[in-house]
Parts: sequence; structure tokens; C-alpha cells
Amino acid sequence: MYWSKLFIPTLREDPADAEVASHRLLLRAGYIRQLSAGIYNYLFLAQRSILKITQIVREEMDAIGGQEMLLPALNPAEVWKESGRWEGMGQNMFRLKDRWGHDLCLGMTHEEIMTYIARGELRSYKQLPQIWYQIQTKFRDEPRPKSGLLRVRQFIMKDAYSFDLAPEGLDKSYDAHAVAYRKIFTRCGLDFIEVEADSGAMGGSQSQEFMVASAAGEDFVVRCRATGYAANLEKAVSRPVPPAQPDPEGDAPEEIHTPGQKTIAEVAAFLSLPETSLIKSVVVVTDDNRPFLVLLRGDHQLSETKFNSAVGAKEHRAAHPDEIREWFQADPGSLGPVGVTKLKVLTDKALEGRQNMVSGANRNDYHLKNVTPGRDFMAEYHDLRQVVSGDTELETGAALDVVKTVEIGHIFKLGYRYSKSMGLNVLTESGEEKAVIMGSYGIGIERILCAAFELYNDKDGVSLPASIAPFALVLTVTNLKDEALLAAGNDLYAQAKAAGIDVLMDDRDERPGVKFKDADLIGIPWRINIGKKVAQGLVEVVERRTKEMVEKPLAEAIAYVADRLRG
RNA sequence: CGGGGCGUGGCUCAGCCUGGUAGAGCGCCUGGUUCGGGACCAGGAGGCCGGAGGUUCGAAUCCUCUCGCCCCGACCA
Repeated sequence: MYWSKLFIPTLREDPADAEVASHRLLLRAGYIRQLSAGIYNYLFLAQRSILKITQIVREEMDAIGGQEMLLPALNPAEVWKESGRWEGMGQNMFRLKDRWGHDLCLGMTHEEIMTYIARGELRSYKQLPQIWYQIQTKFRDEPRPKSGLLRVRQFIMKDAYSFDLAPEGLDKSYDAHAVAYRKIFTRCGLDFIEVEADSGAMGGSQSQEFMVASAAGEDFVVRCRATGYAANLEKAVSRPVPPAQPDPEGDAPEEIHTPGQKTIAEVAAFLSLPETSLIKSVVVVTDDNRPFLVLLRGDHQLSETKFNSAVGAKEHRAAHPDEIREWFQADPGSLGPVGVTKLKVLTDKALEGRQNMVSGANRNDYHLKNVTPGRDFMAEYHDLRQVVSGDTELETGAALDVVKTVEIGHIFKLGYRYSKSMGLNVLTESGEEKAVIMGSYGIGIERILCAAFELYNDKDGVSLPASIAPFALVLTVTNLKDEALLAAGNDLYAQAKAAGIDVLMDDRDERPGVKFKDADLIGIPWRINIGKKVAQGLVEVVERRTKEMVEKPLAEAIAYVADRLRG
């Protein structure tokens, strides 16, 4: 294509409202324009990239036997009421009424509709397994859309669903998706992290997330570069950093006066002890109104998810100050486990084996020294703390990192949740009705583009992987008035086309500097400069990401690029 | 929903505090000179200052309401 005929509205300055790198560059490079909060127009360049991404997704989904469909985004309420999610989705679901007053919604995901199709048509185990997928627009009324295309209200998702007769079948479908996802993200040129995800309160189903490291991300992943261990922060386990100071000798708790010292940091400083020598007391109440005292090492944080699964709760909240006063006869800042009988005490494993530590005395302005778990209070140990950077891997002791990430894909064993609530059964070989077991598998299409922008940008713009860049090669004719250059450019263009390269010819009547800047900004991985050296039969081939430049004879330049693109 | 910030030509912003009838740079159009990292000269087009109401002789500027966008938090199948 000829740039002079295209609509690629690049900006010379950074847009004011864009803070994260991908947002700023998607706007500057002319890929997208905003329509409203969390709603974007995808212009020519974005659409080209998206088409390349979806093509990769399609090929790999087809390779595992996926069958592409296209379901409506506009859904009747009834189907969602059957699964219980008409209520369950709450305010995140866009809802509307038709002219008759019937409730409708815009689909956030399509478990319900896929199950609806399946139960109407699948009758026999002989029809299983099935993998159905679509690449389609989803709507979610996010409370706070943000960060450009990273959190939006309308986006494209590849969502796939598997239907199997038995758990072993689901395992195969799930594993096939994991393999396909690795291929998809690798082909898209992304450096991704695969993590075990929290399977949530819905039971022990398996779930994996595919993440890309990015400062703009909202999910934390714990990763070990040495062993390859990776897990969602909420689920990660580790060996804590050892206490900063060995535990002292002592035989019984003893009160010490600590006037006005409330936080861990204050108490530690007051007593000249490291935070690791203190016991942190956290009081929480579950959604079914059970209070707990949770004990952690002073420098550790409670993991919400681990606590919930330890006590079998869906949610919990911090106890109110008046509740705490009633249960402890003391205020937050002076709480501890010794003598506590009114609520259950849970102790984090990092305190196991420790002795003679400092905790609150349950008397305002007093703490206790010589507090030993198991001796001075009943200690029931659980893994309750959140991993922090600096912790080490449980088995090997190798260093762990906590990295911020963006989620690009998620695979999930659904089990029987939808088949049972919506009545999706088939007849088995022995003629009995059996619920179908399902899996669901999602990829955020725009997030792949965003992740690439986040991963591969520099001061000049973005450098996209060739597989998802809107063009693989740009031909920069430095001076359009020079007919020899233009002729050489047109010749290279024809060669590139013939070689099957997705080529963009910059035939704009602009100065060379403008063309170089734009080419760098929009991220075309390869550029050929057609300049004065054409007189000697030479052009320059430049790789966007490395800025490396080589001179090649006119007749060899395209073959060189084609070769580099292949491998 | 709580907290903060911002709405002025296409873009980035100044002007607002201390009211007097709208500016700069970039971009755009025309002509000319240029042509290897966002050129230069000359001329030109383009804004009822987010909206409504109020105060005032007079409002981009002060007051009230409202709408929108961004950021932090809460939330996130």
C-alpha cells in the first residue's frame, strides 16, 4: 500500500490524557482514537494488527479441533437467569429492554449461550468431545475503565468452550488449549508467564493464566527465574526471608509498657527490635459472620485469598473498632493472642518454631515479650501470608520476584456448573443421562496488541513483532522528487509484493526526517531506506528494534528482509 | 461510590488569581525555496473558551448547577 493514500494520523506530541506507554503510543502512532471512557475506535493500523492476531488465534484454535462460530452479543435475560448470572454479574453487565419491555443484556462472556446451543443439539456421547469458539465483541460495564485499551468496556475476545463426557476428556481439552495458547502467544512475539491461578470459591477446578510483565498491569505474579516457578500472588507460596535477629531466651510472657506505640513499625523502633521479631495481629470477620484473629510475622501481609480458602469463606472484612474492643478489651495496636478465647486464632506458618516474640498484650499501651506460639497460646498453623520480593522458592531456595503483569489469556476447567444448572446432558454408551463436563478458555485480543506495545517500546515509538505488525516492511523513499529513487522504490515494492511481504511504500512528499520518525513511531519491524546510494545500486536495510543497519544491493534487499522475516 | 485533577482552533498548552470582548507552538491550506532524523520564508483558514443558569455596564476569567475525560482508591465473572 502507498502511505500517501492512507489514513495514519500520527501525533507529534504525546496526548495529554494517556499515561501508560501502550495507551500513549497507540494514540500517537495513529492506531486508535477514543470515543468515550473505555470505548475506542480502532483505526486502520490497529485493525490490521488485530486481523493478524485473530488469524494466528484462528489457526491455532483450528489446529486443536476448534470450530469457529459467531454468537450474538445481544442476549435475552432468560438464558442468564437459568445459570443464575443475571443476578450474579451485578452492575458489570450492560442491560437494556426491547420495545416490549423484555430484558436483554450485552454478553460479557458466552458460557450460557454456548451451553444453550449444546443442550439443544447434543444428544449422545458419540458427539463428544466438542470445542467451539468465537472471536467476538464483549461488553463489560467496568466501574473504572483505564489505561487505554487495557481495561475497557467493549473489547474483542476469543472465547472457547469444550464439552466432554468425562473429567479425563476435559483434561485433554484443557491441555490442548494450554498448548495452543503457548503457540499463539509465542507466534505473537510475546514473552509471557504462565501461572496457576486461583480457582476461586467455585470449587477445586483447575485454572491457568497467561500473563505479560508490564508496569501498567494490575495483577501480581510471583516468579522464579531460576526454576521457572510462577504463580499468582494470591496463590504463591515461598520460604520467607529468615528473621533478622535470632529469638531470645525466655520462659513466660511478660508485660512491657509501650505508651502510644501502635503500629508494627512504631513498636519495633521503640523496642529496638526488627519487625521480624514481632507478631502482627489482624482481626477479620467472614461474610458468614465468623471472627478470626490472624497472626503473622511483623513484616508480613495477610493474603486475602489464602485466608478465605483456609476458613472456607467467600469474603471477609476487617473487624470494626467496637467489635475489637468487645472481644479484646483493648484497641487495635495493642492486640495479641495470649488469653484470647472469644474467637478462633489462626497462625501463619512463618511463626512455626519461633519463640519469645513480641505481641500486643490486649491492654492499651502494653505489649508482651516472650510470647511463644503453642506454649502461650494454641497455634493452628496455615499458610496465610502474601509472598514478597526477596522470599525464596520453597523447594530450591532460589530467589523469587514479584512482577506486575497484564493478563492476556485464561483457561479454566468449568466442570458441571453450566451443564447442571442449564440441563446439558447426553446419553452414555449404557444409555443413561449424564451431565457434560465443560471448560472455558479466553484470550483478550486487544490485550495482545497492548502487551506488545508495553513490552517493545522506546523513546521513538513501538517496535512490533513482525507477526502482528500492521506491515512487515516499510520502503522509505527519501526524496520523492528524485525520479531514480522513486523508480527504485517502486521496483522494490513490486519485489516485496511478489515475495509475499506485507509492504508499505512511504511515497509521501515529506522530508526524510518526517518519514523516519513516523516509521519508527508506528513500529514497522523492517525498513528499507532508498536514498542517494541508489546511484551505486545500494539501499539501507534497518531493523526497527535494534536500529541495526546494513547496506544491500538493490537486487538483494528484499530477499534479505524476506529471509530475516522467516527466521 | 469516595478522593484528586482537567475541559480554551485538529494536537500540546498559555490567558483565569486581579472581569474589558481570545493567544502561542505544532498541524492544516496557497505560493516559493529546500530534501538523510519531525526544514525555511511569505500569505491564509480555523475557536459562540464543554453545557445551562446567575452576578455584572461587561464573563474564558467570579458564583451555582450540570455533563464529559484522566488519575488514585473501592470493585474486577
